Amino acid sequence: MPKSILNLTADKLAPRLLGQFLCRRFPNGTVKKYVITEVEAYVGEQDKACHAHKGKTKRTAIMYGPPGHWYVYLIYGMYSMLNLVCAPTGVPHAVLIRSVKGITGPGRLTRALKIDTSFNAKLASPDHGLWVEFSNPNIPKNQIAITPRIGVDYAQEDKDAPLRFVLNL
DNA sequence: GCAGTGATCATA
DNA sequence: ATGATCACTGCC
Repeated sequence: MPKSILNLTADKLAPRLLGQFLCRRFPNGTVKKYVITEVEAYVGEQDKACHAHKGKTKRTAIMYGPPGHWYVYLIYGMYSMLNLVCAPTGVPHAVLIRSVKGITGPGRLTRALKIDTSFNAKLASPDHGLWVEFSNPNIPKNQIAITPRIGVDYAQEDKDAPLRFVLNL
């Protein structure tokens, strides 16, 4: 993954991930590639919906590190959420990968791809069995729907920020 | 509509 | 140590 792309802020990176491939090498060795179809941007300490809103903690430290690493956390005791850390080191942005073609929902996605919190803080690379390939051209704007993020009603003035991006296939 | 499930963080 | 909260899903 090119560093110039990973250094983008999450709101800029998120739409560029649409149409690209989320790639997984499963424990049995088979590799599958999935078209990314739904993402959300979480844009740092000023964003009340972002976990980094309350500053650096043990959990959010990964978002402050260098871009290109996975941020994976457990929610509701059962679902792992898969995020790609981006923006320059020290700027805690991340993009939540919510859906790929054929698998809708962030919890279903990680369940289907056998992704759990052991991926947290790992580099997105084939060496770790989970990576992104930028092999498609950028998706034209008229194929991208932009909406508020899902499940962030608690985020006050940021709850309706247009930071969810969906690819219309 | 709402229960299930457990890490995380603030409060103490 | 305790308790509220939670970037969700599946079943009622």
